[in-house]
Amino acid sequence: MKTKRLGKDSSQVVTLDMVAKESGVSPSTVSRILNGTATVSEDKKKSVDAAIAKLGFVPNPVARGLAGGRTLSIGVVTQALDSPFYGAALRGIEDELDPAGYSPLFVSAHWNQASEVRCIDMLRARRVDGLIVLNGRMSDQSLKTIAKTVPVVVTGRQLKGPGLFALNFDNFNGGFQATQHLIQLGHRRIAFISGDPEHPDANERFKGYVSALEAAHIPFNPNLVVPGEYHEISGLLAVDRLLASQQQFTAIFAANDQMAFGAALSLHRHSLRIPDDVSLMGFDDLANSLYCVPPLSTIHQPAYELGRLAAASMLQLLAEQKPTALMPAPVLIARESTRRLRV
Amino acid sequence: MKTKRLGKDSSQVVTLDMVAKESGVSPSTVSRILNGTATVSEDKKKSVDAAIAKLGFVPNPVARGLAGGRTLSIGVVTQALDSPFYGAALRGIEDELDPAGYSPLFVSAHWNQASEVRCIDMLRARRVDGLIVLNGRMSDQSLKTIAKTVPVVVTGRQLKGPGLFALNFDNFNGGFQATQHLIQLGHRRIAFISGDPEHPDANERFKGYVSALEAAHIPFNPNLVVPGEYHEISGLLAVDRLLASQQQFTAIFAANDQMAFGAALSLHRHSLRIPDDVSLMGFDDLANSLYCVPPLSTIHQPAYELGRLAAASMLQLLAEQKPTALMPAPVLIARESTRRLRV
DNA sequence: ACCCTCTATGAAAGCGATTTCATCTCAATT
DNA sequence: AATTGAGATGAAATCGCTTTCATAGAGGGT
Repeated sequence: MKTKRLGKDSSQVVTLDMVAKESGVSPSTVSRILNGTATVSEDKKKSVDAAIAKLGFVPNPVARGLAGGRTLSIGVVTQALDSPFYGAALRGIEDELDPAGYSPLFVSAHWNQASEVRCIDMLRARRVDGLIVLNGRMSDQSLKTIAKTVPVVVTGRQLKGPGLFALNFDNFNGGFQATQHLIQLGHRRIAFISGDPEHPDANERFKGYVSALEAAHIPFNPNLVVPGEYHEISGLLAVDRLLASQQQFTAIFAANDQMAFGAALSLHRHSLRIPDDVSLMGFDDLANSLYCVPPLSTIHQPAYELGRLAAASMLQLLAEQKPTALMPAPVLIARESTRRLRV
Repeated sequence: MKTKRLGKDSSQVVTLDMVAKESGVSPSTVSRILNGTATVSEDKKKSVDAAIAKLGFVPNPVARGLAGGRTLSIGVVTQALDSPFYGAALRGIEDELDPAGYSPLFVSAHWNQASEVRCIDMLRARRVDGLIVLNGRMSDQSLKTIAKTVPVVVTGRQLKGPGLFALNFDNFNGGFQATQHLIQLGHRRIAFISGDPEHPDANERFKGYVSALEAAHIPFNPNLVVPGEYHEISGLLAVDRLLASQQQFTAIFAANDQMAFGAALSLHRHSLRIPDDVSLMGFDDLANSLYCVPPLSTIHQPAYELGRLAAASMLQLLAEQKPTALMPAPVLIARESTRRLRV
């Protein structure tokens, strides 16, 4: 085990004290200039700036974190780092945080409540300045409690409280629009592949589906609803089951794009063409949805925007401002997987 | 701006000193027990452990980082957080690092050299204990220099040096296998959609393609090679161009899956069926490739494994061991987008 | 018994900033 | 002219932990 303190390279590391010496002022003054915490005379500022430039000084965030209590890092709890949906959101967060000098600390909780708690504990132990929770499984109450000690932005639910801001996407409306789209194309036997019932958003989408049927006076047929789990394979299996059940249908609405992909494959395997034999509708508008065959009609969910908005709101929270961001409304994207029902 | 030092909640925060008091030993001893840096008598250890449990003490990584020079965080430079390929790799890194108590710090460089340098500077400023660079654009020399101050694991190139370990995937062989597969199916007019020539891996795949043709005594036809940029749209445009050029071909090998998806869409738009009219081969084996229509034949690149191996090697480097990990060889995955050429 | 080498332990000095507190200066008020 | 107050600055404490350094016992050999 090598000694740390000698540091063959630590000779290179410039500290605030060295800057202070170089410019002939006290460390306090350098710190004040760095942080703008107090007014400093113009000439001192100039000489300090010069020293900083000359020595190439970069403040040590670790020391800053310890002394100032601010680490300039934001914990981001996601459910799956490699999900296409979250990927876009994370990019949005990164893009927004970076110019502000904050770094995101991503962890994935794998849709698991216990693991989510562990992640959050870890992030708090690392003294993150804020917490962004993407579609967590935690109770509202726990979040509120956490928000007492560190600002929290959460997506996928409605929630208010001090130091807490929620961004919610109107999944109900999205589900409604998707179904309505199919209805307007003349479909009446519309199957629904539901998402994991533990996701509130999956339920909302389902409610939107039911509500749109009602609005069109189409009787709801529970046999046309098959459970899925938001993954491709579950979409595939759902359609297999649906076909095996001999239920008649002319369109499928999958509660997310990933399941729609699986559904498409199952239809393909059964020699059913999209959209000629069956119209297929997804939800999310993943990057791929544009490039599958045929391109998928879906509800656009602005994942990247969501990330940016969440991060921007966090920045506002940190600046003690009241975030005002609002999620964009769901937008229907009609591509080629849906078509008018042949008469 | 609120004061940090009072901390309405800091009353809750348990420090090492409190543990020391509670168990009647000195802070040094607690630290030694925590880190296993020295032998401590059994009974003291016991009473300290009890105190830790009782108070619910969690060491502050920020303070640790400052005092010990170890932050227990690993900087990971990726090119695009939301790329399906990198997503899987990041998950692998996270899964491997987590049990060891290390946290990854992900940043994306967007395939841009300047931004990559910025990212690395930022990570080093944050005093990461190690650096994993996924397919960077930096010069080998810069990496070697960086490796002098902090251990580095890099993927996508061959490189050796103190504190430096490289994991390289055999892209040449992958390209060779892919092409060979098509040749074995009877194809002789095989188009190639190349990747960004700035990616060394794209070039290797191309070389593999050329080499496989040679091995089968099929003359290389430059008109069958169209440039792409690793994105879906570039694959689509490439096929558009290929078709417009009137070149005859019965199979396409795209240098990555994303371009293959675009290619598939273009073929679909031109009413060409896969694999009946054209066989299509990708590279990477993204999660989606299994669920596109038809499922894509491709070369499996173990992104998740890559992440795990990179992280494991980093851990070894940190433990002053010599990493020995080796990338698995490319494996051909024959699905339904390729078939024997009809005679 | 005596001296010497280990081993376990505590006291104290950092790590590199921030922040409080105390000064000092200088202009404004009465 | 004397008092007060505001603004600029430095000294020193602090953040929570690690590590060096010094010391007190505990064995071990002769």
